[in-house]
Amino acid sequence: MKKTKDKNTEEQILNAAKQVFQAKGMDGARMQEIADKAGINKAMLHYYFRNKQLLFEAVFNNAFSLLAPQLNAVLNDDSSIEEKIKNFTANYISFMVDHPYIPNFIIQELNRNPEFIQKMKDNPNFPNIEKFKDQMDEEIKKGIIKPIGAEQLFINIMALNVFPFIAKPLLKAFIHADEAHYRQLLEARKTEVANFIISSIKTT
Amino acid sequence: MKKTKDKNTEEQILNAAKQVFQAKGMDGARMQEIADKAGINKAMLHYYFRNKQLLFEAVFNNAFSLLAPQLNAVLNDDSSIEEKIKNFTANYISFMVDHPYIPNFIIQELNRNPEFIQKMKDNPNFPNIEKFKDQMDEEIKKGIIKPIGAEQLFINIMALNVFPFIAKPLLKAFIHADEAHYRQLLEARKTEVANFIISSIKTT
DNA sequence: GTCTATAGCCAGATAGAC
DNA sequence: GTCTATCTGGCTATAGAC
Repeated sequence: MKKTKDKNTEEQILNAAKQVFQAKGMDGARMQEIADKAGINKAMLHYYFRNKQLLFEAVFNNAFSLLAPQLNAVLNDDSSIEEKIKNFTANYISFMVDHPYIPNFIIQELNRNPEFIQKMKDNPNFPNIEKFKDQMDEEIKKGIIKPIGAEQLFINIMALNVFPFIAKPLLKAFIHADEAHYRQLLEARKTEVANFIISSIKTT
Repeated sequence: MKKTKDKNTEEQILNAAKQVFQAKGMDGARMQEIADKAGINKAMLHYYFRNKQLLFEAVFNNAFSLLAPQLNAVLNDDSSIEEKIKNFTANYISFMVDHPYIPNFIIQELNRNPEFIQKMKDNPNFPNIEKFKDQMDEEIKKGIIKPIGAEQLFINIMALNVFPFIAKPLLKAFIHADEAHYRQLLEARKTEVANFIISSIKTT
């Protein structure tokens, strides 16, 4: 008899907090703004999440839990390296259109709060690169792809897919692109990035 | 007779402010911490820079003025595209070792304060991509490199070089690398990244 | 130019009624 | 569970002596 609107309010808070924290960061976010967006008052935030830090951590874990499966898709399915790169590139860019702030948010807060690294590793969905490494070794041995370190390739894949979203304002300025033009470039990258990577690593 | 320790103090402040702002961001930075690092008191910060916002802008412009020439090196010298990629990759990674926070700082604050984009464009060193575009068109026409949009290639070059520094904590966690191992990977990238790009775009 | 002291504000957190 | 009112601390910024 006590949890009538309970779950609903909690979700409204988390949703509002997500927006504010991801736009302003931990330090720039204001509890008042979160409360306003959630349609409640500050006291309720503390009632549900005790303090700002814990609310922030809830948002962080939520965000990471959305991102992690995207990465596992590259690392742990059964298709070939080439297929993985194609699928990941297309899917990740679509994912980013829906959740544009997530990677920047995670990277940013990880740079500021090194203690979050452990929290992230404790997440049950934390990606594991081992299978990807083994698969690379195998395909290199078979002569399907050129010799390249699995770690370097993984970094390259992440960089080419994630960076254009994180550095969007900077890149837009450099190439004198307006919003529409930049969107067009990102859309093209759904296939261009995969081709770029595959051209580089595939044996002919 | 009045500017005895003047210049010196101003530089000490800027240097301290650089450290604190780049580590904590505009919102997380504390004037007290900057004063402590500079070996003076808070009142002096206001005496020299009037307020936090103006001090921050001074640091931002300083940072951008260091980064911009690195980019102009890719865009506006006279060597071939291949040479530019090689030189930029090697030089940029060396630059990053000396100034590890700069790109993240710029990208972060640009995401938060869209009005800084104009300030950045007003910087006399602001990179111009036009020459790079023309050169690409020419080399593609000559059959030296495969057809690829200049903008996409520029994004790729930036992504492969910058992202490993910005996302360092995240990538370190994913690939289970300690500090030494990660440094080794970055060192290897001074040549690996250039090879990766060139393999992808060069006609054989 | 440099300091100490303090004004003034604003944000996170809590008390307590309903 | 939800609200209003308030406490408390910390931060930017300024006043004013030296």
